Amino acid sequence: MVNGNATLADVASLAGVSVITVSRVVRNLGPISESTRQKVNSAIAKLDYVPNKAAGMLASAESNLVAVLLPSLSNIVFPEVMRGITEGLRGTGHQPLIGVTDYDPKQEEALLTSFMSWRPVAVITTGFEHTDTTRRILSSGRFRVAELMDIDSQPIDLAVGLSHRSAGQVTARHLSDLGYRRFGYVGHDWTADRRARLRYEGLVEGLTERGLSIVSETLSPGPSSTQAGKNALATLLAKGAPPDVVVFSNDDMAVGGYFQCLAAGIEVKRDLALFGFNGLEIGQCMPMPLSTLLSNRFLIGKQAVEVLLSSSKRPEDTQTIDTGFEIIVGKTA
Amino acid sequence: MVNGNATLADVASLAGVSVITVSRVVRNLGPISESTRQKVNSAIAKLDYVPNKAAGMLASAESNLVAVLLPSLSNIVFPEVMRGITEGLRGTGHQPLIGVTDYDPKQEEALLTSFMSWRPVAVITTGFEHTDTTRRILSSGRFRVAELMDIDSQPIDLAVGLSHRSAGQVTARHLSDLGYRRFGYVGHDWTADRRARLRYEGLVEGLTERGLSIVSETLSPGPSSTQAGKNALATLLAKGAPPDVVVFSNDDMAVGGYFQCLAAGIEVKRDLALFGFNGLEIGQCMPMPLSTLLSNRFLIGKQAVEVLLSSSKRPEDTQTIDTGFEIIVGKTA
DNA sequence: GACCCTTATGGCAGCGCTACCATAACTATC
DNA sequence: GATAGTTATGGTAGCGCTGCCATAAGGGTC
Repeated sequence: MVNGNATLADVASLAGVSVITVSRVVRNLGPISESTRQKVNSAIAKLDYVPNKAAGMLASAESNLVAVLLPSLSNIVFPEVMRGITEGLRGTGHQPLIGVTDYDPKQEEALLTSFMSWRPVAVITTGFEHTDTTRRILSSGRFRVAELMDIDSQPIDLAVGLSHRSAGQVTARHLSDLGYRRFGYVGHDWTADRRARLRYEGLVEGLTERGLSIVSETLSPGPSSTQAGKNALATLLAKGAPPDVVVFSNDDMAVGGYFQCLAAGIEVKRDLALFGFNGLEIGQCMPMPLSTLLSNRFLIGKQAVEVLLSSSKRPEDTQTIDTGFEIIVGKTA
Repeated sequence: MVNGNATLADVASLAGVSVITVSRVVRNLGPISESTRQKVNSAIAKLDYVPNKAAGMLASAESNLVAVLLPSLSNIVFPEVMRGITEGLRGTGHQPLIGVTDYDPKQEEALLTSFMSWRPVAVITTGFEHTDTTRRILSSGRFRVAELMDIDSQPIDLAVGLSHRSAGQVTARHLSDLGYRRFGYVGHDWTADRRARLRYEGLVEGLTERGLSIVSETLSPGPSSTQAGKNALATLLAKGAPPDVVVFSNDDMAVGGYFQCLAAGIEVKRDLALFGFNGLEIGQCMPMPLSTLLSNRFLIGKQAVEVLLSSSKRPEDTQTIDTGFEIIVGKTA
């Protein structure tokens, strides 16, 4: 029955063995005879014994916690990364401790500081933009650190993601190969989302290589969303200097752009081509599948966990894992 | 400097006070003179002291953890609930401990069992479908329990959500008031998503009231998705017995249905009306905003936390909070 | 000056568990 | 039959913190 709170000692005295033997049975450690194992297990069942992690953690000085700092839950990309993290953690006995930073380095610092009290074995965070304090804590070397999504800078310990600069360049080359010449850009707030800016910079570099440039652009304040993409494309088109292709900061924005074209009677691709980033499901379900770049969000989370848990000590050298990206040709460009 | 691991005792000896005084400064408890507070704080800073939650939890026998069991992270609805939970937790000093059940009661039981080792002050879970063991643990009374999303059954402690049966009925009445007579239904796997089934049952009841019924339906196996909605609508329409309106199990599915109509040249509303459930952003951005029912996911999470934390003891009586729903008229029905 | 109240501080036990070291009963080896 | 290696078990000392109870100093009151 579920009573107060049985302890190891209670189980031990009921089973007629010592506490340490019970502890060994619970943790499946060392040699235990079949008969004592059974006595102990039946005592555990009878008392509804539940181990106390706080006590175990204090005594062994090691936790099974992995701190995860995500910028947002509103953007489906991060829940997908989280799915990968959860999948990587499955069966390892580790628990994620999740915090949402709202893209704010100060908030990240506050969460990290509070997470430190849990003595996590690893910290997973996003991007390379941290406060000095955050950086100092992450550099302490007492736990593994992964910085996800982006591999365009030098990580503290491990980076897993893709080169957003290179993604921008590839986008430029791909679209210029398809014959597009007048490029528009529709984006969202860069101050919070550095990776969107890196893709933009890569795009400009790639265009410059081909002697091309962006003829018109609109930046929507605030986070990316379908609505923001829809409105921002309308704004862009109202400006004049019509482009023949618009690159969006991501698929959410691009789907909004597609809706705007439908609503305004613009024939997509013939009149105006659209290109996104991420390869979300929604874009691929549209009557014209969105032309975009696939990022591997799930894989990023999963790989990060696998590497972090492979060794509890930080290696001498930092490591960067490129999960890559892939052009989805689609039908909108 | 970030050194090994300073303890309260280290701080105390550097500051020239007792450990308990340092503990009080850290926890901001009891009367402390300004001068000792400063001495202690500077010692904390010098040693980079970080409290050890495991030790604190063990000594005080109380945690600041809230266990959260979500069915999925792929469906944006649950990250939105999670946002509400996070928001409700902000500033309370509580930490969420998140687990993903994949809609599987066995998985829920396994996660809950492991979470019990952390002695959470509250457990937040989804729906009323639990294994016997889960139910027994949740009924122990040692912590608060919230069952989210659904209020169509008797909760263990607290239920926060909406009546899905009633949502289905309201949908039926609304659409019949609009003049629709031939109802189609497109849904996803019911065994995992009991709430979708409740809405369906409510829909049928509401139609029966008006002497109407469902003339054609398609259930897609597996979870809901835009792609599934698109395919399932195509299947439904290929069957013959064409409906004049199709009710979808949720907005994801309905957006897929909308895309199918666009692709197949079906004029939405004139030829075929569409109705969803949830009121997701994406549906409202479409050239024709989706006609649907708004559920308040964020609010469900936030309210649940607020009630749970208002009292650490479970009240005598169970409580049910109806966060309601609202018809979004839209343009697709 | 005996009394009480307030403000500030400390001593000590113990939360439930695990690490470390021991011990005891066997079997195997020469 | 003495030594060594297995297998199975136990004793004890903490891990770092907080709860409880005490204590001491200062000031006001009669």
